[in-house]
Amino acid sequence: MRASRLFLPTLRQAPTEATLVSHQLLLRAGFIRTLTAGIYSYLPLGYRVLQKISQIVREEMNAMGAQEMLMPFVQPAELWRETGRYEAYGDTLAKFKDRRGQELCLGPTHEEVITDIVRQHVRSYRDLPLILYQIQTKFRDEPRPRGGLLRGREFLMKDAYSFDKDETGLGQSYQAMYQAYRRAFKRCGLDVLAAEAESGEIGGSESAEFMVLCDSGEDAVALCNRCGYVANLEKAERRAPVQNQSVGTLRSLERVSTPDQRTVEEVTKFLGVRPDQLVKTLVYLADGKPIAALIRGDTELNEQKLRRVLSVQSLQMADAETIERLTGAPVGFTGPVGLESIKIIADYDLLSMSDFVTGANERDAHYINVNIGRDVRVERFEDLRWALSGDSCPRCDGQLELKPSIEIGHVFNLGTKYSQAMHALFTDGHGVERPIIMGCYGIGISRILATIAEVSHDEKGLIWPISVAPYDCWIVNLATSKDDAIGQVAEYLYNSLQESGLEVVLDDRLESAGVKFKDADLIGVPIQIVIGRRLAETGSVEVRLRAGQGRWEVPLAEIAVWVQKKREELMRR
RNA sequence: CGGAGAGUAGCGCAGCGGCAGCGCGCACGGUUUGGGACCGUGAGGUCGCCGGUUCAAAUCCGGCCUCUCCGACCA
Repeated sequence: MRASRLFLPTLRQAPTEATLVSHQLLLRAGFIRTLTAGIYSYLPLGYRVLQKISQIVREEMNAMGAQEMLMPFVQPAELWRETGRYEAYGDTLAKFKDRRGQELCLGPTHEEVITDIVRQHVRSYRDLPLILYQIQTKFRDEPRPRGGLLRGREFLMKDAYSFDKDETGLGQSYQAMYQAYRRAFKRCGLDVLAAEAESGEIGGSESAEFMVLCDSGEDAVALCNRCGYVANLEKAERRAPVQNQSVGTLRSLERVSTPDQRTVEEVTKFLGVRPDQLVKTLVYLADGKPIAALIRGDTELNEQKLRRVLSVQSLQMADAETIERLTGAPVGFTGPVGLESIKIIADYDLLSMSDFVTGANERDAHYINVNIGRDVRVERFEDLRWALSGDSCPRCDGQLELKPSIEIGHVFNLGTKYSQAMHALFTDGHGVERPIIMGCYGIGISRILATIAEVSHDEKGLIWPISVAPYDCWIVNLATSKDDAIGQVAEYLYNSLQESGLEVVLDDRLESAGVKFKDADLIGVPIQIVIGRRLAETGSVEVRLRAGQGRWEVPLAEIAVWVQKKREELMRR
């Protein structure tokens, strides 16, 4: 492709709306354009990258036996009502009606559609296992799209679904997919961590999120500094502490007046203590039964953890009325002292706390110098709060560190949630009808594009790994005219590189040298060839790698072979 | 949805009751060509939209729309 004909609207200054580097650079380099919030067009360069990423993912999916198909973007509400998600998905599901009044929605994911297809045609265990996938646009009307392509409302995703007759089969499908993901991300040039994750509503099974460490990431992973433990923030566990018995002299329990002081901030400020000297008492209804959870004042309770610890289906915070009825005091003054009627579970942190502050179960009053055992009867100590940097690793004696990251893929077991709701049944070898066991596997294709831009750039612009780069090679032709000697060499070089199978751009624009260099660096094609006055001086052209490692003077006669070899080398990294 | 900010030329911005501006980009002519060159000429506007106040509104007032940031949310 000639740069003079390429649709390449580069920008010297990024639009103010873009705050993330990836967003700014993709806009500036002419890869994408904004249509409206969270919705983008891919211009020729951006689309080439998208296709490269798609192709890598496609090859890895096909290699592990998954079959590609394409499902509709528009789906009937009817199907979503079968699983109850038409309402459960909330406003994130974009709904509309057609001219006849039929209710439709834009697909945010495709479990319902795929399950509908499979239930119609899969009847026997002989038809299983089956893995189907598609690469398709999704739409989720997020309450607040942000970060450019990193979190759009419309995005390109690879979603795969596995169908198995038993848990063993599911485990095999899951493992095969897990390995395929590792290979695909590596080929895209990304360093990826597989983080343990919550497995959704149907518990007991595995789930992993594939994360790229990145400061601008919206998610976070907990990493152990000793062993290989990696978990997403929601899942990250802590090791049970050794109980701290050697507590010194305890001060005596005292009730203090705290008029109108309800929040941790208000109470600690009023009493002149730190938030970590206060214990929050949170009252929940677990499958309808009240329970009190105790956590340190400066930490947050993780409801998933509490739910797992209690082994309950539903968990919700008790409303103000219930709290008042159970504790005898309004919200803000709840405490564990004398709370005999409710089961009390405490976070591990409480084991090492003494003489702390709690509510007094009485309006406008708190206790100080509260102590476990003497004043509070705790049934169990558990890991209840969100992990923090410095927490102990659950697998070894190392420490966890929280790091921001971007989720680019997720593999998890669906179990029989959809097959049961939608009657996707098969007959097993004993003639018994069973729901098909499903798995679901997603990769954010457009998010990978943005992630690579986010983690692979410098002050000059983008730096593409050659496996996903829009082109292999960018020729910076400094000739002023096509007709002079240098211009003719550039034409010759352009043709011979193309003939050897390389994807190459010749910058033949009548721009100054500075503009051509700046654009080449901004766009970030990995191999740059400069044809200028040195050609006349030495008979060779200059080759550079955009990533910065190395510069070579290569004789004209050897250049095509040389670039081929360099491309192979870069591809292997 | 709560809080904050913004909307003026393709991009970045100034102007804040009285002629619609600047830098970059764009077009044309000329001089340039190893890191966003220079000179000259020119084109380009529903000042987000609707209404109000005023002799006069980009500017003041009201409503709406859109975008961004922080938070809530994110199978």
